[in-house]
Order: sequence, then structure tokens, then C-alpha cells
Amino acid sequence: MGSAERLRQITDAVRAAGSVGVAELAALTGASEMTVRRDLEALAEQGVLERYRGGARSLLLRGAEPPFALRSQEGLEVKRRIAAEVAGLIADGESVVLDSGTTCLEVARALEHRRLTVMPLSLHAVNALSGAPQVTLLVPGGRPRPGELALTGPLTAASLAALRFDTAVLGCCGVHATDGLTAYDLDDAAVKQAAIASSRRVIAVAEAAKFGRTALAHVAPATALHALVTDGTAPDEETGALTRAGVTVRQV
Amino acid sequence: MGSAERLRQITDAVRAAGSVGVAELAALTGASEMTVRRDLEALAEQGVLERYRGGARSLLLRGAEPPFALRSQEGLEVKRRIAAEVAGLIADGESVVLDSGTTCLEVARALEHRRLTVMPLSLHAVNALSGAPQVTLLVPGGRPRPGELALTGPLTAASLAALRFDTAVLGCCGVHATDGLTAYDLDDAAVKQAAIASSRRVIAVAEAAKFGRTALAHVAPATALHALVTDGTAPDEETGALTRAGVTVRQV
DNA sequence: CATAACGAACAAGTCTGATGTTTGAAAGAT
DNA sequence: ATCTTTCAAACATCAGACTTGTTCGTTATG
Repeated sequence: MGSAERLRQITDAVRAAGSVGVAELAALTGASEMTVRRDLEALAEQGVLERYRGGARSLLLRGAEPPFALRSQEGLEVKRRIAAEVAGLIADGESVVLDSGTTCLEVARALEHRRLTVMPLSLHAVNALSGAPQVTLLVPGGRPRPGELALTGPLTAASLAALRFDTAVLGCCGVHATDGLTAYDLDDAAVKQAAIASSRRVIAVAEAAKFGRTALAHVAPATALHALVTDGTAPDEETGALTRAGVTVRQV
Repeated sequence: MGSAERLRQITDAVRAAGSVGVAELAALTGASEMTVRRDLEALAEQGVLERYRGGARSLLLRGAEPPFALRSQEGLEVKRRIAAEVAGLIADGESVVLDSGTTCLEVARALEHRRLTVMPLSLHAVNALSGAPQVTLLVPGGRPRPGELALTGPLTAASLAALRFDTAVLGCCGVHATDGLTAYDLDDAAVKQAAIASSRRVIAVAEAAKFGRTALAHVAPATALHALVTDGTAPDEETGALTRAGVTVRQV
């Protein structure tokens, strides 16, 4: 679809300038004003921006993460490579708790034809696996956050506390040698902690951009990780520090 | 899609005869053999039948219910009317636990734009409501049954036990004045019981065909129901008996 | 009141998914 | 072993859905 590229252009332009007029966006994208209006309406529903008469202004705070629908398309190739590597680290028959986030969604897709027990922490991954006959799927309780569909809250905590897993696959918003794993959302962080507490082995996934970044909510120190899978462009000093902390770092 | 009708024809023919050849089915439906093969493949994946070279044999035991994908298309209009009536019985702001099944899925769709707290017991309904900004969605834990995607098991029981609802909307496989509400699946029945136990008010939905029928698993006596919504073709002696048992019966 | 922006409705173009046909391979029968 | 039937992949075709652009009446704003 050619519309994805246009949506990205509009999102970027609005985020960069704060607010942009419809005519301007039409000129930028080469599409008609009507199409731009429809796009703006769609983005407004996703919570990316706010319409006003004549244009739109960004709702994304600096540092806040863009909505799921956008992130899930970005760097798909890298995420797939990481996901394939993670799938290789998991043995048939294992029980796995799978974190929310776009990278973990790709991991779910990579596990679709494997004989495993999987509890995903996001409804996106649940849906990706609900048609897989080989996978024993467990759904945690909880309240799905809009868009993200990540499950959080006391029901999620209770579901995790009731079970023990061989492996936890965690996504994150930031990885740092001294600050460890961090997340944007406090509730999310609590769920990740519960997942770690219920698992014998912890594998983290993180594209290179996450390295050295620190988000609001602390999840766990780097030493809590057993392995971390990232792409080849991750900075050497960060991966080195993690290796020295006892984490098996895999770059694909 | 016009394929639904053909799938139904094939399912019926195979179920009636036990096993049917591909050529026969092609003649029956008027479609090419290739199309029949593709349909058989799809139905085999749904667990309706089993392929063998030259044809297919039924896997549906007499009395067992057909797969979700088929049931969800049958009698849609009736289900929608029943669902609209149920939606009318629920007040804004209520907390509702919503059973699995195709009729309850229509209820979920009818509640999409209402301001409510809803915990659906099937992933189909969860997905129907996950984009609804007005609805506070709660997901119960559990193991989704393939196809049906109804959540069952200890995690589901625990999720229900932890909460109290204003209203439970229950589907069923059979309603009978003396046998009460019954279900095909034992685990399902246990979940329905837990839903009843956690709710102040119980509304049952049942198309006319469910009346007087009794399935394997007992859920609750008719006296446990506060209201029952059905369509106009339900037999008078059954609805009368329920009314005498203290159930408010609504026919739409 | 005038102007610009909006959105509903329609038309044209595009894309996707379903269906049928062909054909080479595989399974089963003779 | 050979022949026949069935299968499934590949390609062609078609219909319907979706996207986009245009027009035009309506609405908001100065």
C-alpha cells in the first residue's frame, strides 16, 4: 500500500513542525487535500495528532513513543531477523512468556509453527497465535491498553504469579549497561518484572536504537538478563558492557 | 461472500453421508473440483472433516456442534435482534461479563459504542471490543479453545472470582424448564457457573432452536436466571414454564 | 456576510481475493 | 511396471472492496 508512506510523511511533518496546514501537507505528499484530510482523521483516531480547522497539531510529546500501528511497520526486516534468532534460542516443548511490543509480535509470528506453550502479554500476539494448532496458548488476564493491547494490572500479575515458565522474552524501551532494562509505562514495567520473576531464563530483544537509552520506568538490572538479541548496528561499547555483566549478546 | 453457502452445502453433505467424493461435491455445488478441494482443505483445518484421497469423511459426531465459523453466519439476523434487545436491558456504566458463543458475539458488537465495563469470555468478543474507546475492556485469563476461542480453565475461574459484575450475559447450548441451562463443554459450563456466581443479575440468550434441548453439561437451574431473551419462534409451553419459574422472558 | 475549510457523495482507478484451467507430480490400482 | 486418478502449484480471469480524486452543498470563522 502506498498510503503507509504518506502517513509516515504526514506524521513526521506534523511532529517536526508542531502543527501543519492541510494545503501544506497536500503539497508535501503530492496527494489531494481530501486525501490528506482522510489521513489526518485516521491519525487523529490513533492519537497521533489533533485536528483543527485548516490543519493538525502533533499530540506526540517529545520522547513519547509513536502509536503501535506505525511502529509495527518500521524496521520490520530487522525485527524479523531478531525474532528468528530468538526462536532459535527456544527449544521445542518449552513454556514461554512473551512480552508486548512490536518486536515481540514478530517473535510470536516466528513461533507460530513450533510446539510450545506460550503466554503472550499483548492481544496482538494472542491473535497471531490463536490459529496455531501446535501452540498451547495461554491468555493472561488484564486490561488491554488501547492501541498497544498490552495487558496490565492485577489480573495480569495474578496470571503470571500462578505460573512458571522456562523462558521470558522481553521487549523494552531502553537498555543501558548500568540502568538496565527500562520501559515507558509503569504498569508495563510491573508486568515485565512479574514475567521475570516467573521465568527461569530471560531473553531480551532490542533494536540498536534502544541501546544507551533510558525510559521512565525501571524494569530490571542488566544482570537479570541471560541473553540479549539485537541487530548488528548496536554500539560496541554498550554490547561489550553487557557481555561483561554476564549477558550473552547476539547480534544478527 | 458466496463461498459461505457452498461451505455449508459441503458440510451438510459430508455430515449426512458420512463420506463423499470430490467429484460428487463438485457436481452438487456446481463449483470446480479444485474449488471443492480448497474448501475441503479449509474445513479440514477447522476440524469439520478429514481428507482422504478422492474425498472426505465427516468428523462431526452426531449431536456435536458445528465449528464457530459456520455457526457465526447462521441466523445472523435473529442473533442481531436478540443482541439489540439485550443491549437495551443493560444500563450505561454497568459492568458486564459476556459469555462465549456466536450470539454473545453479536451482543458484544451491540455494546461497542456504549459506556460500559465488559469482560468477554471469548477472544472473538475481546477483538470485537478492543477498538472501542468507550468500553473499559477486561480480559480474563485462560486457555482459548481452538476455533471457539472461549477461555476456560483455572486462570479464567480465578479472573472471575476476583471480580463482581452487575450483569452476566450467558449463551447456552440448551434451555429446558426443568434441566435448566446446559452446555456441550464441561469446562465451558464451569466458566458459566463462575460468571453466574460473580454477577448480581443473569441474562440468558437463546435462539428458539435451543429450547427444550438438553446438552451434556449442567450449568444452572432455570431459577438462576433473571431474564431470557429469545426470538419469536420459541415454543409457548417452554417460555411459559420459564415465566412460571420466575424468569422474565423477552421475545423479539 | 464573505471566505475558506469541511465532509458527503459520486466516479475512476487500483488492488486483493476467489475461482477456474492447465499441467506436472504423486498416489493407488491393475 | 504401467496406467489411471487425484492432487496441488502456477497462471489467468473476474468480481468486489478499497483508495483516491472531484464536485458541490454545508458549516465554521473572521
